[in-house]
Amino acid sequence: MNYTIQEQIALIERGTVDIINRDDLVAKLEKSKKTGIPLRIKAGFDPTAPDLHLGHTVLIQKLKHFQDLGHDILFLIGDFTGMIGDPTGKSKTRPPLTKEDVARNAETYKEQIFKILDPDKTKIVFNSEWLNKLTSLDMIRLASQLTVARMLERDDFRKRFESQQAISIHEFLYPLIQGYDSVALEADVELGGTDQRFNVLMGRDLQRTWGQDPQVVITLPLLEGLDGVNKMSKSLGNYIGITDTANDIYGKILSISDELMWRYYELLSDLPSDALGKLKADVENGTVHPKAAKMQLAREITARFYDQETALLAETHFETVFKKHDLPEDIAEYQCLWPDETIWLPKLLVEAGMVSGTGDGRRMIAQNAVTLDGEKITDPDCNVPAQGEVLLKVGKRKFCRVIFNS
RNA sequence: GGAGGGGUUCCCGAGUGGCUAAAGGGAACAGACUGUAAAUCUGUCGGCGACGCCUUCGAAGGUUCGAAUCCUUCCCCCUCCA
Repeated sequence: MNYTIQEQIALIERGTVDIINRDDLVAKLEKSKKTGIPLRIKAGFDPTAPDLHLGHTVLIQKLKHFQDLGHDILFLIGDFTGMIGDPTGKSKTRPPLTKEDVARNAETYKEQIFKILDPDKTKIVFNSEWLNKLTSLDMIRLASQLTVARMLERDDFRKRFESQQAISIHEFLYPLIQGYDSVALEADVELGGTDQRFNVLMGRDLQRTWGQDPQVVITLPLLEGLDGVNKMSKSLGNYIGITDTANDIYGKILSISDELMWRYYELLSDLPSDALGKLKADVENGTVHPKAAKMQLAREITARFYDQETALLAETHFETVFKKHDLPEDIAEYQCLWPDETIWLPKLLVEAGMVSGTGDGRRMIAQNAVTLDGEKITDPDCNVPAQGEVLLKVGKRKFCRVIFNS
C-alpha cells in the first residue's frame, strides 16, 4: 500500500486494451489508499479447462500486478455456469460436471495459478455458492434488467441475428449471470479478455441497479496461439501449457514465427517497453539476430515457470538437439518384449509409439525420416534384430531408445 | 404444427449407379532450404508385411452383377412460416 496512485495506474495500465473507466479506477484507488481497504479484483474462469496456458497468464499476470499493489484477488471458478454449458460456439451438450469434478478442477487450478499468484492473498470462490440460491422468480427479475435490443448490441449476437443464425434464450442469460457474480462479490474491478467485454460490462449495469458502486472493467488482449492466427487454446493444440516441461516451453517459444515473437514480447514479457523498443530496432537494423531475440524471450518465459538455471538447461538442450543434431539427454525409453529373433521396423516404430500404424511407419521410412542407431533407413522391409538396445529417431524431434527384453 | 435445406474421409467442400479410398482447398506430417522462423519447392495424408486385400460417405435395412449416389425406416442439424 505504499505505492502512489500514479505508480499503481502505470502498472495496472500496462498491456491492457480498455479500462472502463479510468476515472472510476483512480477514484477507487484513492479511496482504497485513504481507507486502507484493498480493492476487490474479480476474474472468472471456466471450471472445465483446468489446463492453463500462456494465454491465461496474460490475465493472471495482471491479477498478480494488483496483488503486488496490495489488493484482494477473487479467483472465481464458474462452476454454476459450467453446468449449463458455454453459449459461444456450437456446444455439444456438455456432460454436467459433478461436484467432485469441480473440486478436482479447482485443485488443479490452484496448483497452476500459484505458480504466479501468492496463495495467501488469493481467494478462490465458486459462483454456484450464490447462484444456486436464486429462485426462478429471482432469475426472471434479473432477466428483466435487460432488453433484447441492448443484448443485440453485443457484436457476436448482432452478427448472428443479422445473418439469421440461431440464438438460444439461455445465451442471453449468460452475461446476466456473470454480471450478477459481480454483484454477489461486490467487485471493484473485473478483468477479462477482450472477448468478454460485453459480459464484464454487464456487471457494471447490474451493480448500479443493486445500488453498488459499479466495478471498473479492464480488458486484456487475447494471446494468439503458436500458429499465430487463432487464439491460444487447448482444443486447437496451439498452446504452451504452464505445466509443460521447461524444454517444451523453451522449444515451443523458439518455434513461433518472428512476427508472433513481438506479440509475445508485448503480452508476456516483463521487459520494460523502452528496452523492448530498442530490441526491436536492433533486430530491424541487423545488430541483433532475430533468433537471439527469440532465445531471450524463451529464457524469460521458461524461467518464470521454473527458474533461471532450468531455463538455461533448456536452452542447452535445445541447442544440442536441434543445432548440433546431437541426441537429447533425456530420451524416452521403451522396454520391448518381442518373441522373435528380428522385428519388422515399421512394426517396431508402432510398438514404440512413434508412428500411428505400420502404414505410417513405411511412409516415414520411404520419406527418409527414420534413423536407427544414427543410420538412415530407406528400406521399408527392413528387419531389426530384436536384442540389446537400439536408438530410433523419426523426423526431427522424435527419439526413442528401445530396449529388448528376451 | 406446416414448408424447405442439409449430414461425405481431421476441417471446409466436390461428387446423383460402375473409371471413387472418393476432386479441390486447408490443417497435419516428412524431405530440401534455414534460425525446429517465415516464404518456397517436393512428397505423404483410412487400415493392413501391401502392385493386392479389407473397412469407410449420419444409422439400419432393401433394389442391383455393381450404391456415397436409387428405395424404405430411423436419428441428428439448420432456416423460414405459425
